[in-house]
Amino acid sequence: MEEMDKVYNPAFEKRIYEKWMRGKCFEAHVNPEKEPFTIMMPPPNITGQLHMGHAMDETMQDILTRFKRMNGYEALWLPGTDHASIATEVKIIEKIKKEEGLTKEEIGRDEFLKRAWAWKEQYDGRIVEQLKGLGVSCDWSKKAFTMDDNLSAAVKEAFVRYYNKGLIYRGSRIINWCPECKTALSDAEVEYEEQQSNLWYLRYPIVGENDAIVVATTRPETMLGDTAVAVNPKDEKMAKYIGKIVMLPLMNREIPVVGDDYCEIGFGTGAVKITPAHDPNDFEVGLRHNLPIIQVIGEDGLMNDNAGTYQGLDRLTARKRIVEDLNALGLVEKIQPYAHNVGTCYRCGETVESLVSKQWFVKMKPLAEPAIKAVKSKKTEFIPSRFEKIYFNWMENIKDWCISRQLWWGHRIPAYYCDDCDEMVVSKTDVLTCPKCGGKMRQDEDVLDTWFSSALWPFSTLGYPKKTKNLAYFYPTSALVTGYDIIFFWVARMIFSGIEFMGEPPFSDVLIHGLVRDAQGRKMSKSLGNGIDPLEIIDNYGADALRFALINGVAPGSDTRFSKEKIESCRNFINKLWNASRFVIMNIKEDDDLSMPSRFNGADKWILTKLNDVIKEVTVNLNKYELGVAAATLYDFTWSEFCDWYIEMSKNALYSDNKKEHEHAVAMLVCVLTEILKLLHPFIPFITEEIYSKYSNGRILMVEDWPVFNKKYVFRKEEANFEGLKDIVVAIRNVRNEMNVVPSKRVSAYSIAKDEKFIESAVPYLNKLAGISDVKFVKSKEEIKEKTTAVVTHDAEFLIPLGELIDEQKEIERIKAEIAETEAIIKKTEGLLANTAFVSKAPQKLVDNERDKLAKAQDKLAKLKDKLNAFA
RNA sequence: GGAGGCAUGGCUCAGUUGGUUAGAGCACACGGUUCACAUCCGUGAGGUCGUUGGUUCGAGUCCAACUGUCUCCACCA
Repeated sequence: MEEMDKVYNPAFEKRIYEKWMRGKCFEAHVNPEKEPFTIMMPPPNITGQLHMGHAMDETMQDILTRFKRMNGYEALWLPGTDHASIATEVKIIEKIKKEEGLTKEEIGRDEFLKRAWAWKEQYDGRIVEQLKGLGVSCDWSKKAFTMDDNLSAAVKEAFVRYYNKGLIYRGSRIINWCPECKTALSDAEVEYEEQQSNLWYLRYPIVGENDAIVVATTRPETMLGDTAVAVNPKDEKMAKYIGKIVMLPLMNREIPVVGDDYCEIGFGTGAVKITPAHDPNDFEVGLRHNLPIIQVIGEDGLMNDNAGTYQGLDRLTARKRIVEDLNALGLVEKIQPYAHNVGTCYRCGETVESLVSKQWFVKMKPLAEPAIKAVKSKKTEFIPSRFEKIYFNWMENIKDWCISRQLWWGHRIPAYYCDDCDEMVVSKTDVLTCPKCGGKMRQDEDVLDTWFSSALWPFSTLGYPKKTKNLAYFYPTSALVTGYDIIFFWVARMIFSGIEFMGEPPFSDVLIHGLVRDAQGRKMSKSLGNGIDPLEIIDNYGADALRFALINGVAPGSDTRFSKEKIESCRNFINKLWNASRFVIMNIKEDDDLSMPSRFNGADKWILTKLNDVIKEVTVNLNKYELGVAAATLYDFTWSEFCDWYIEMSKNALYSDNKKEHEHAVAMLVCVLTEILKLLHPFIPFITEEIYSKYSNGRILMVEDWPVFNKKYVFRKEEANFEGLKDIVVAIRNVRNEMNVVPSKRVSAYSIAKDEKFIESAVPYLNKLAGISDVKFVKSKEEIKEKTTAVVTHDAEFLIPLGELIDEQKEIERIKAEIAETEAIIKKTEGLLANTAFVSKAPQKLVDNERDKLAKAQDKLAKLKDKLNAFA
């Protein structure tokens, strides 16, 4: 057999990945014989590199894909990347500025796009390499990019279909505008942060009266664009002002006082200034009262030519100047410190401006309805289910989706305008001449929101709008795995898009996971500098250790912390597996028959029973998406049962000169190990594949069949016997430790046992595991002359001579403590059984258990008391 | 303002439909040079499961309120 290093070293990971690639193990094909299992990888942005969140996300998908593949599904995990319109454009602009000292306008659209595609080539490739390092088993032959030709065709198809159904429209609406990125943003792209500011109370004089209305505002600079003041008509104190005219200070413009419910009674002064051009709520009020819209802040964030003498000032300077000027006029009533939330751009952080602009929108209500129904009817299920509430909350309160962006990197809007007449055509193909007047047509300058294309991901990647075989076979997909942070951006939009264009929701299960935080529980972020680079972890500990650390013991949907301690303990587990395997493999002799034996000894029956239970538990939990439980189960079984007990129990036979005995032991070890490797493979694919290659004669583990629970290998009686044996061994070790008996010293013991035959068969194990060299059976304690210490179980009593090493006092205390413990159990159990309600209402099995427990405890107590008396 | 999560030994977390003495990893104490592994082996100490009340024969688990904490949504000037 091949030599294995004494310490686990993940250097083989690259080699294993290449082996899988060479074997085309990841590729999935239309196969009517098999049921498909499909996962679409959430496409990473080409802006950067893989972070811990990706590592967790990809690991979970890989586990599911490998598990299903081994279970006989045609498993497709389709990878890809996202052009990430605004995020990438921001980065490219930065790069051009730094390297060439130019703005994007200076180099022009065509040159800019050339640089963008060069960026894509570089970063896309880098991400693919990083994904491979994680061990992802996705089908690279189907890799997609949101701006590939066929995915772009899907975008055009979707746009035109929406438009023709009246679900896309172009209109002037108030939108979120980023003055830094100089583009519109959807509501989802605005992040709010609390800022300390002031509430300014401004006096607006009433025309023809010696009175004024006081309004409160957080944004004095927008007053230049006020076109009304609103009061609540139900407000007894304020209603009298409705219909009056106030003089807008500084601008000397007369504006009306209107009555509108929007103005809340009791808040502020009871009157609110209305700036339809720069506030979404004011915009609505403006529509209701037919107010003019006066834009005073331009798309560059500067005051525009409607702002009079303030033109050209930035927003904050204008604010300062306006307050000063109003103050000079005696029109500032008071200034009150005030904390409020300010919208910022999710990409650049700049304060977002609300302004009125002509943009493209998707009408959401008709799309949201069936999307809500799909989840309500469980056609699509969220795991954990509580995330459904978040989804419903958003879907039910949804507003129209602003999809146009004033950017260059992305899918250009397929709308064409005539230079000569006002004709507009929306078309999948380029339109050069106007169908109406024959004039020259020019395409809309804007691109689509990046999420418009990712919303189509589950089917655009399979060939849509073409009716491909892949699409028919693999759609709808099985599961979507992603973080809760993009439920709105992406998951919700995929659901309504899938229903709209494919007629059914894009996936049946949405597995939501949490965030990976740092060791102190903080979100990993660039500004804090607390991010942990998964690539560095892979270099130092291996991808398997990283994967296990991100999954083991993590409950679905909850955040997890990543720490050095965690990754080390996982690496140690992998090292344990490595060494256990190494031990088994180095004991294989040239001509050993490694096939599964047909007859089993007690220890074999015990481990096979345990193994079958583990197979069942792991399979059930993986099917329930309880990856953390499944991983923990395997960790425990591998280390605490297989390594700690079964391997140790096998050693005598393994080293035996008797060929048959040795061969039996080694074959059993190999068979159990192989099952363990298969079960662990989805979690830690590299090391399991590497170990398997040492003895599998060229077979590849990742395409082997998943282990199945088989009751042929379940032996409950032997299982119970060996669990009892383990208890005895632990108890003996305990006594030896407490009595300070040198552990390596072999001692012979006496035993008074109910089942002498079983104890007799257990002697070799007691020898190996507890240092008991031999056991003499006696009928009563009187036969023993030496001083002994006792291990008492209900089936047997072991009396271990301790010679001069015994500390009598300590032994008495130990027995007393054990008596107290046993008495407590008896008391509690007796109380329970005396409760007639319990006995009559609890399941019979439970009551029997309690009775059995009581009998055993009483039996044990008698022996302990006996033993104590012997010291008296 | 609305919604949701979390609260379990020193730390980080498991705990499936309510049912033996509530588990693990790390840290800690003690003991180990047995030919797989010190990235190890053995043993141990450490928890009134946030508080109060309720449902139940039985509650860490279900219900209610409260306290603390985190997150999401909305954004009222």
